[in-house]
Amino acid sequence: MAKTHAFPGHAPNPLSCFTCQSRSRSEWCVLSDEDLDLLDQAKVTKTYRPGQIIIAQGDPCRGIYCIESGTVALRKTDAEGNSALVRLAHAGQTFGYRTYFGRGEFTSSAEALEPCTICLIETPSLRRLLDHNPALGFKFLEHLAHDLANAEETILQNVSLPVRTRLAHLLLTLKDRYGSVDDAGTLVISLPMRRQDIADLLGTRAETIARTIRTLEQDQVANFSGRRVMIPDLDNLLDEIDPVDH
Amino acid sequence: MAKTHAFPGHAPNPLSCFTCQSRSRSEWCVLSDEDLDLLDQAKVTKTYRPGQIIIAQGDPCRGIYCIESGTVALRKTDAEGNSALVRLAHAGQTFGYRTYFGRGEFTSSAEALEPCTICLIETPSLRRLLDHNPALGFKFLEHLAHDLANAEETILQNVSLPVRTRLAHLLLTLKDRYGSVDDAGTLVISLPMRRQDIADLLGTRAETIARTIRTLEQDQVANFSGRRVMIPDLDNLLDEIDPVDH
DNA sequence: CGGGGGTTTGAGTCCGTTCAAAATACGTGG
DNA sequence: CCACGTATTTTGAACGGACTCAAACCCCCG
Repeated sequence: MAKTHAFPGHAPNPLSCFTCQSRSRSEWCVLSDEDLDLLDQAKVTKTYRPGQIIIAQGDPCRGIYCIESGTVALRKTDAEGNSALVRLAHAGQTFGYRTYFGRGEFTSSAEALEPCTICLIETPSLRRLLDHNPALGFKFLEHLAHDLANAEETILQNVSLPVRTRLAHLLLTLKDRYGSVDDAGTLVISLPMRRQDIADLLGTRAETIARTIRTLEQDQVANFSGRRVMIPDLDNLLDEIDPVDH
Repeated sequence: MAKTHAFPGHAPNPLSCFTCQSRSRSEWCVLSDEDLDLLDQAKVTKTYRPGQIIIAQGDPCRGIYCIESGTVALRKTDAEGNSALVRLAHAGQTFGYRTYFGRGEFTSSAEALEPCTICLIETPSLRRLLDHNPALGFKFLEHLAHDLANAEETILQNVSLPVRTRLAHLLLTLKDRYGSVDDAGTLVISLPMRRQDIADLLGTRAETIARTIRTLEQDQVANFSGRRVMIPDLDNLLDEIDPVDH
């Protein structure tokens, strides 16, 4: 059954959905043991290296993807090569449901930013699960509703906030997942992406990101070295978003 | 049962969902006669005048709204008063489902652009319908998926296309619903909104819209007089979107 | 006829872009 | 471990599209 030479490779020890750490945080948490068994049987697990394309814009929809581990960038590109990074998807999250429920082909591509292990639940099994379990559909409804809310928020912020504020916003959201505090009490964030990706995410250019980073450093808000960001005082960053009058 | 002095007013002759012209185009087309009866009983119909607020940002979710007739603008505003017109909703379409399925309060406001007749299907009835009829949930899934695709498209276009091209795009989408062809074969579009709304929709300012309109007139692409737009040759407008090399 | 919202116009400015080049990090093979 | 080629990041200088602020203009309605 396994295509041993397939690339990207099948995971050597495909994890069980039953023991999957991410399940409680995902849509699949509503499944019964019986349905979970079906999911476990049906899923196709693969691994991807950083930079690898998981799905390309224009690909037909094969099902829904579930991230076992790693970070995935969902990117939309137009004819002229302009691209916008639409969303980051992290371990425990799913992607591809937008296309699945929209009944079209992928309108954005998915790329592994870190080494990833990703399960694909193919259309036939998925349909059976959805028919079996109405709550699953509602989970996806909720998820799509939140995604749409975020997208609308992004639209508004892109036109109303300067790049510097948007960058501060991004750092703040990334800190939850990629941040830690060192001995000196300084917040350290390991960015999961390059400058160009940050630019795509904020709707601007890599050069502008570099410049904005410099002004942030000059103003003692944060220190960047490569993909590491050091933030000695979180309050300074918060002030970027909601300037306090002194 | 009817609050006779309520304002906005109840429609004098509430229309039946059975005879509703818009139903075939809406999510409700999947309902059985039995469920349709439930919908018909449960719905609360009101009329709104142009400019009237149907729901305000921050309002709690009461259910899902269905537009009998008229056009509704869904608008998102931030603390500083910047606003983005997120979507237009037309006769036969629903709105409020984003908030309903997202389980929060409204993150955008809904405003009648034209005289509107709108039905509200309140949460309890809605829940019963959704439980009864899985296909209805899938309809909303499809709808949300399309909305999200549009939102992502908007994000990309806002950063990659100039205002002029975005305006051309808008005219092209409005022509289907608000356009007609006069004796001389000229396409005439009656815009359902003011300049400020167009600006909000395109993520720019009213002044910029005025200036862009002027350049479009100078280049013989379209003629604006108030809310009427005359387009003698549609090809010119299409060239704006996809410039053809001559 | 006198508001008053909406629209248009003007002038000046700024934020972000573009293009180009230099500097730096990164991975790979010798 | 170093050298080399490539990709990424940073910096600079000039430009430009859209914004801001402010005033004039229109048109509709009372």
